[in-house]
Amino acid sequence: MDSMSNGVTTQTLTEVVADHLRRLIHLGEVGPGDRLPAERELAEQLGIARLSLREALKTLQNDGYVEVRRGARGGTYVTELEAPVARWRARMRTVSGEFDDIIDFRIGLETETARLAAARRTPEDLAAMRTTIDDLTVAHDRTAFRLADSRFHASLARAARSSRLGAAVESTRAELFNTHDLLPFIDPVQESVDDHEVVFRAVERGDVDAAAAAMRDHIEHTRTQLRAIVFATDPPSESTEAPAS
Amino acid sequence: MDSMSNGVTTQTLTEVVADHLRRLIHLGEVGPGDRLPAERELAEQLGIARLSLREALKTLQNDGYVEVRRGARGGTYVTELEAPVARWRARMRTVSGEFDDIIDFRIGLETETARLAAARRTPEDLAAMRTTIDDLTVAHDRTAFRLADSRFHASLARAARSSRLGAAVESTRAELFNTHDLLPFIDPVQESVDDHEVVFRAVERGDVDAAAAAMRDHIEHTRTQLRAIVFATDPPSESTEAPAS
DNA sequence: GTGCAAGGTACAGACCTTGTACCTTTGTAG
DNA sequence: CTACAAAGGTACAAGGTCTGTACCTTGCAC
Repeated sequence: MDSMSNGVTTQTLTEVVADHLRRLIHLGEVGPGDRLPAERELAEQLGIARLSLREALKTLQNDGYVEVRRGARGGTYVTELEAPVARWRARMRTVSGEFDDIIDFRIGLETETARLAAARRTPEDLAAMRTTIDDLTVAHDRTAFRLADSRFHASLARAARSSRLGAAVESTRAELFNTHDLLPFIDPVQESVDDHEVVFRAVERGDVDAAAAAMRDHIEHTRTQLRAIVFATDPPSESTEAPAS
Repeated sequence: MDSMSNGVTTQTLTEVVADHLRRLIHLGEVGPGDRLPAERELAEQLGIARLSLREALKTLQNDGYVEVRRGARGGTYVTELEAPVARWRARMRTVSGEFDDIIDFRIGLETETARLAAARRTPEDLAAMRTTIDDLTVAHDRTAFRLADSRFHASLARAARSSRLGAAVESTRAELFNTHDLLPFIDPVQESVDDHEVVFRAVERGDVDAAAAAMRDHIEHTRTQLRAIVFATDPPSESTEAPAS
């Protein structure tokens, strides 16, 4: 019985909380410059002791996800994420196969999600999806773009009426940085907006195969874009926003 | 920031260990009648204190997964699983949509796995899959059948070269009981063996679309079979093995 | 420079996990 | 039928984690 020989462990609360917050940042629920709720408040919302939260914030601080400032205007602020992005990029280049493994997994999850969404969507689902696509089109900065992108995929998952697919899609999205976190902000990539539109239209007319195919194409485009950035020989620009002039 | 309002918690070691062992049982790695390693030994293999393991075993005992006997021939033995099966069945009938949610998720994961396996399989992969199908054909009891079935899907995942898909497939399989746990053992359902054969042949000749379609059919068959049993108006027979005469 | 809204620190109690030591049960070899 | 050995059963003290509560420090705004 070799299957018994694996070690089992528990995570500490600190680790769980740090993962939870890191995930919110990766999903774009909170972005660079945003302030988290005050410690006492956040601790209560999460249902944990303040000390446990503080330790988690310490971890995120060390990893370069947040900065903590004291005083009346103090609080915990999300950084520009340069350090985490650099570490993530290094990891994707180092751990062989990791990058494609994540993308392959996303394709499996999201093509089936698109398929089910095309079969099950209601008019309300379509309206919700329409809204997220519009948001995407007018997104004027990284955070807005990433959030709208996340929301589109989430609304698709809701239309698919599959809680497990929805949860897995979200988890997997949290393992990637968006193109816009890896480079200075460029206009909402037209190709990406178009891809979403194509998926939406297939779902709208209930064409399951077309929806799945469109989603597959979309994620393959993402793979190409990301791969170019992750594996580029020159490091990505460290500048944070598009040049001022 | 409503996304902050979720409660976070840690599992105790006891819970983690109980889940781990339960999963091994669900996957058929250990089946009815099998004995687990002695407490001291198993605790060491898992890298935990004996007391923590004992508490986990207590949970499994209360849930009807194992029986603990003292003395020279003592040890922890896996039960016939009637109680867990009955509870699982009740849950599937009670929690609306749960059953189909699991099956939908499996379809997403396993069709993509089949697709990738067809594209990436090596001769060694094919040999490994062949072996598991042969085991399936000659399986003469529940445990053997379930284990061979698990191994087939695992070998497929290995051929697909996707660690995330493999892990997710395994997790999801652990959420279901096999047809053969729900009814007294019936001959290895010919339909099921045939389904595996069809998937295998598509993978063998590298036909990605056929592999995905065959896998989808296979899981839809499983859905139909399981649904009939889970939602039958009369409770499943409590007898453990086929009638003696 | 006072007020106040943050973060920073300290501490005791409850609970979890571990390592170690020893007790009890029970099949089986002699 | 007795003694041994292989199990599970129990007890306890030390160390770690999490919580609740209380109090200190910083620094913007008025």
